[in-house]
Amino acid sequence: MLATETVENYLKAIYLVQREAAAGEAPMGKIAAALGVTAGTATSMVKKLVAARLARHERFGGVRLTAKGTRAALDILRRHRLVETFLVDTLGLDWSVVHDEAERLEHAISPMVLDALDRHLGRPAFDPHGDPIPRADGALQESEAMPMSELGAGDGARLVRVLDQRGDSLRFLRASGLKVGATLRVVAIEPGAGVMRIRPDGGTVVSMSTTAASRVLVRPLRGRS
Amino acid sequence: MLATETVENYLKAIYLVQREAAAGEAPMGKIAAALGVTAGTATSMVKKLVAARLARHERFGGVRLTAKGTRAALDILRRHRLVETFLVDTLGLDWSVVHDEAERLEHAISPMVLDALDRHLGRPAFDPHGDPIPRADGALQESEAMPMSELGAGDGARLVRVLDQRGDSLRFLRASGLKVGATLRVVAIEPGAGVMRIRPDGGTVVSMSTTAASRVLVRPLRGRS
DNA sequence: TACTAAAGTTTGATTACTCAAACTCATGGT
DNA sequence: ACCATGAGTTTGAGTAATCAAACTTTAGTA
Ligand SMILES: [Mn+2]
Ligand SMILES: [Mn+2]
Ligand SMILES: [Mn+2]
Ligand SMILES: [Mn+2]
Repeated sequence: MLATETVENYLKAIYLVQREAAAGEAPMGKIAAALGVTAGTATSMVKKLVAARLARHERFGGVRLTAKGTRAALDILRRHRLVETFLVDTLGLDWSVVHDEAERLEHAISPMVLDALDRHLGRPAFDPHGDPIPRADGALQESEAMPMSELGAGDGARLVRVLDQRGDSLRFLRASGLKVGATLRVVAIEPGAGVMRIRPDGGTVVSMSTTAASRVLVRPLRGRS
Repeated sequence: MLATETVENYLKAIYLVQREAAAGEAPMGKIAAALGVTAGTATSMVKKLVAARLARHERFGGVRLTAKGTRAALDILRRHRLVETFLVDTLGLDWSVVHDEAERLEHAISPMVLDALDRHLGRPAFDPHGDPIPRADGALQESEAMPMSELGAGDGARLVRVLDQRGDSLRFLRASGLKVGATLRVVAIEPGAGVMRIRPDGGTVVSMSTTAASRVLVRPLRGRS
């Protein structure tokens, strides 16, 4: 742990914002919002990251992690996702609560504990939300998937990942039978209302906004209905 | 977590020093030493604990936890010892390394995770070192035991607890076959050299200083050799 | 092109924790 | 009774992280 807990949180936040952003650069405001701090605070912390060669940044521009910063971010992400997997698989907690728990635990896991955890869990490749777990060497393979919102009426698909970490979203999905690995079918789409109707295999039809559906990633099934 | 991580560390340290001390009061210097800070730092932190009604203290006197402070300390101790138990029983780490790991993890464990951990471990009463684990309601029952240094030559006993958390002490004990639950016999005592010779059941004789032996707690066996 | 709104930065202050060093108190040995 | 020594306290300063509010820049819009 060369970095302080705060620095670790900044690195992870910048990494994730950067992945999302078009230009591959993280806007300062997004970083601040992700961390729940003011823009001024984020600006001064980023200066420290730049001084530590973890990020690059020029005045009024975006923030970009260096190779060193990216490596550190992936290491934190690995700890976060392995902890989430442990909390669900070993301790039996619900997938809607583990994100916040992991947000604190990720900073207290030493390399030794991390490796023991990884072995205990059988070296998993994905966390409970379908997020890929970076390997110890920093390798990260994103799974091939498309937003559920891009499916057409009648299409079948397998749910492979949920990007939204908000507890109520995850509780809604679980209650609907929409968990990672489940297969489902699009019953109908109402573009005017911005709503799609989904039927999970062996469940009842549920309505979701296309916005919410765009944060659920699926892999289409070859079989047509 | 009403308290900060630092405050949690102070509460636990004061609790343990207080248990050790004769007068039931923790001297400021011992607290500082236990936490690795200067006496001045400890003095000012104790002022904060007093302001928060977690401890009582008068100038140049000892420190004593209030009921509220004791309750908080026991809660932290519970987290610490359950985490140690998890690291040994579930992850298979050696008992000589888990103390330091738990020192950090104890602050990141929420009540929900703690309870899930407790259930997963089968609600253990003792940690890997034989230290009693406080119950969720704060109840703590010390086990009946005496220092191994008080045994006489020829006495048999069962090892029930190791007070010393130092890594090399624990590694020595494990390498000698002296683990919690093991039975042993005192082969000889050399008061002049301050050394006792111990034979663990099914092991070979080892020599230990009486000082080291006084930190190993045992329960005598009724059978004589 | 000129102006304004949004985004980002700077400044000055605050809280939490820490140390070094100067200082004060308690006490036990002569 | 004295007072040296060790234990404890206070003071002044520094680091890390944060906010509010004043300020600057950028990038549209008009
Ligand atoms: Mn975090
Ligand atoms: Mn996740
Ligand atoms: Mn601790
Ligand atoms: Mn222990």
